[in-house]
Amino acid sequence: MNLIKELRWRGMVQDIKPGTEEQLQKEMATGYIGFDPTADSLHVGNLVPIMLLVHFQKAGHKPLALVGGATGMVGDPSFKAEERKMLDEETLQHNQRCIKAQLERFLDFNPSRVNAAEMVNNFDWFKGISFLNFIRDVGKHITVNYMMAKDSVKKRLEGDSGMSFTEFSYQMIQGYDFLHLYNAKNCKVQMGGSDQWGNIVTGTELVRRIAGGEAYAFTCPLIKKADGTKFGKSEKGNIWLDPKKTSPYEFYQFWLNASDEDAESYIRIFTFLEEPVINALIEEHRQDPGRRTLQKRLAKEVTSFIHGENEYEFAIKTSEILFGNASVETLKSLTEEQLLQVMAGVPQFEVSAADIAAGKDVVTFLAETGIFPSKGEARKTIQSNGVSMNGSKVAAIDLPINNEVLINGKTILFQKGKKNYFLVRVV
RNA sequence: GGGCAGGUUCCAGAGCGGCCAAAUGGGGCGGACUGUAAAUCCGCUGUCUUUCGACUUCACAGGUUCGAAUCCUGUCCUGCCCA
Repeated sequence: MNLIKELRWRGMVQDIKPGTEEQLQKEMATGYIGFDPTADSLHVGNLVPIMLLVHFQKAGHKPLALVGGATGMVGDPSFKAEERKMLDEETLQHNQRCIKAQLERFLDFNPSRVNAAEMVNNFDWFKGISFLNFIRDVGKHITVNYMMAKDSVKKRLEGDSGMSFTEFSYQMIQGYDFLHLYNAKNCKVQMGGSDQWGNIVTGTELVRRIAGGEAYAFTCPLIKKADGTKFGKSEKGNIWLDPKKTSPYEFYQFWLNASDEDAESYIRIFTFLEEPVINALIEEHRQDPGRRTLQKRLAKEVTSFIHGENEYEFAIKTSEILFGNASVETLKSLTEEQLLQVMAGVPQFEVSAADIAAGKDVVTFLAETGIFPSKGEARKTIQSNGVSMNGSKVAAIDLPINNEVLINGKTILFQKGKKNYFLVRVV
């Protein structure tokens, strides 16, 4: 299997160092991608590098996932407008552990495989290097002129917020990772998003100049949405891979809501479906885009891959109930257990039986439960016809919430706009 | 260290003694349309209050004034230029 060829038709190759394809055909290679420990979970934005590693391993190569314990302490300035806030060491360590646990689910780490995946943390080799040694042994080999010529750096130099020395050093730190892995693990390939190209090339330079070796690299284009907005965000913020942060239902919905144009590229990038299958799907979708065959399949594949079949099934069920023509009656027909199971992906709020019995107006109720951040916002949304309770619009801001509105005496289903559901449970 | 320009509500960016909770654009949220799309159009977008209105906000701390985001003093931070 020709990895590069495979990735090319999927639209996953942006920049590539000459010779990379040949090298990958020649023998089993070790390659790596770095992950930033900026949060305690990976999000869909990290899915591309994950897919790259999975493809890499499928093609018979050995993938390394590098968690940037050291680089995370510095912060990558590439194409960012401003320096990001530093995380303390404790948070970083926590994040690293979480990310490691997540990656282990997607790659095969079984040591009996010749090309078993491995996890490395650059903090392990940076912690023993002194600043003086670093600038002497590594810094010597790269000129500032070279570093400043990078687009990623230029942007910041031209901008009006400046760039600290810390950030400027980043590419050296990352470049050194490559050199280290080249020496320690015979790692010859680095992959990443195209915004990493500059940093990656610094690495191959260091390998060439210091180790006298040849290193290879390629990058994947950054995922952009057709409307130009940032990929990986929804109303609620980032779409995380951790089901506790983004429920499988919300995760499923994220993919289902992809635009027609985006779905065509996403299905190639985020699924492992074969080319003919994908072409057929795209063709089918174009015939009747309203049916959203592509989005449905995309959502199915990705949700199952990340969360498993079962969670996917529940996500489907939840979606059908919420967006199908389910009425209060359907909801009432469910037992409490069924309801909770189906609604598992919907944000839930609790309220005491006493509070309900006492009765409150909707506005106060929505603000107190936390569904809305303030009374003012709850009121405004209701007044602009944006809130539904148990499937029908809330018409008045003084609508009383009491025992009478409960479904089966236990729950209330609120809806903000069309897509945002909230389940209130009486406890 | 010196000179200059700045720090405004989520972001960009107006305002430069009262008409300022603060223009405009972007973003966000809601509505109509629709395919749980896209495009378009409409409304909202500091907190509390049904309304009137009250309260907190324009880097920070003081001060002048009946009254300050707007003037003065000091502090901190940023950019540019010079050393």
